[in-house]
Amino acid sequence: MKIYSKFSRETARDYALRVLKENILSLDLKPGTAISENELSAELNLSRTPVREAIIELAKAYLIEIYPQRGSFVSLIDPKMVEEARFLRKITDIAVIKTACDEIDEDGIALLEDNVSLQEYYLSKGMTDKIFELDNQFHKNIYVVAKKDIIYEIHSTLMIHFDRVRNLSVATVKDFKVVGDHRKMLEAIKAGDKETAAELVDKHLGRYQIDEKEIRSKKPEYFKV
Amino acid sequence: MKIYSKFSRETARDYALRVLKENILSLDLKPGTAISENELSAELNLSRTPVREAIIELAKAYLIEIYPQRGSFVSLIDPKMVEEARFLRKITDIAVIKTACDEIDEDGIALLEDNVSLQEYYLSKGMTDKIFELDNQFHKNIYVVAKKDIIYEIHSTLMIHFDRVRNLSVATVKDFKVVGDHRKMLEAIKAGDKETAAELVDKHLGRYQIDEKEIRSKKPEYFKV
DNA sequence: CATACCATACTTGTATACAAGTATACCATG
DNA sequence: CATGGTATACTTGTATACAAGTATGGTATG
Repeated sequence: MKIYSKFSRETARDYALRVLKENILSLDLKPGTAISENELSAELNLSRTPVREAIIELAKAYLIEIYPQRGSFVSLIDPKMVEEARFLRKITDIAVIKTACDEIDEDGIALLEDNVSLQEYYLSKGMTDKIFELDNQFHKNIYVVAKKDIIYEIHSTLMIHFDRVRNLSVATVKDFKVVGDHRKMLEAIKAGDKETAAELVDKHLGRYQIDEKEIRSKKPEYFKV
Repeated sequence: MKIYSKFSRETARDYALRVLKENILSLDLKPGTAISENELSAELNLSRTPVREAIIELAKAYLIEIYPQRGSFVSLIDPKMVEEARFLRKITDIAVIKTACDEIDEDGIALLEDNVSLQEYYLSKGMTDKIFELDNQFHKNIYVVAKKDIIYEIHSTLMIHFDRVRNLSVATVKDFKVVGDHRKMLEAIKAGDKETAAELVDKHLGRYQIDEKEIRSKKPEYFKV
């Protein structure tokens, strides 16, 4: 488990939450790992209270399982959870990008254009590590343009189920294809072309195909069933 | 605020959460009302800890706003939140009922059939107060049939934004229309007719039209903007 | 009277103490 | 050796104490 340093203005609870989410997503906390409130609070130099509050929040999203008086554990990969997260992301992304086609204005175009241009720049310079965060930001910005940013936030924790399995996949997506997708999405939004935008999202998400059998054969101990 | 009694097996935190959610939904806790951790824990005969944990969870869903060192308050009705909840419910319900058309089996049919039959029975006897809970159960069961029950649960707290505004509407929906909708949905699912099922959901949700202006003119102090 | 100050009584955030249940290792007993 | 009981060291759940910031009302001062 990686210990990040606490931001000065960050509350203890938010700090504990951030550390846990990052570690679960990156699999530095492996599925099944025991998490002790006492141990973690010692590592983070906090008391049990904020650590416990963070753990409870992640348990609500099924990322941690709490067994009272026995212990808390990083949830094993549950194919049903992964499927529900994937399903939810797909239908929501599609509906939101269609809404963005209606709601887009000059400010929204500027927001998305700046992002995609940066992606294209970093891609041309081979700085592909920068693209990951811009990718996330681009998707979030579409929700912002569609005035559905609360939905993005509410879903974000749940999507960790999907994203940590993606992180286990060997087959990484080619960055240039992703950036190209984003450019096409932006153009479709600018043109108000809902159907094309929706198709692009569908194809885009299809790139993150996860080969469950392969991952499972490598790391069977990570899986619930 | 109404104080319910605690179930014996219920944890203190779940109890506090249940009481708060019920009261916010029913508007027995009016938008804007101050909620003191100390006061509430005294009323519920609990310590601050479980009450605080419940408040934090509702704050995550924007149903309570916490201002550190100042106080916590039941969130005012925020039209943006209501719209996001309505939007999310619509797109999810539609996608899920389509999936239910594919996933339905004998057990699923029995589950839904029992529910709708009961609704029809209570309607014929004029016991319309029984229908409310069956209505909720019917929708949940569609998610269960489609194997998307986690999504239902994750969304349920957010839907309080939508539902408490519905509870403010004078224009109550005619029960028989709702029950009729459910019967038609069930038949569409049994027939595997996705498009009809989706249209029915759309029309069904359309019955819960909320006249924001009217509610706002009656209770302007409940609204954020 | 108006204003600045300050004590006070709140608020939530964090830390710690205690309660109650569980798993385990060890030891006594058959 | 096998088995059952038990002390022990954990775990999370709940209660309480303390820290730090905020709003308010009263009071002294100009």
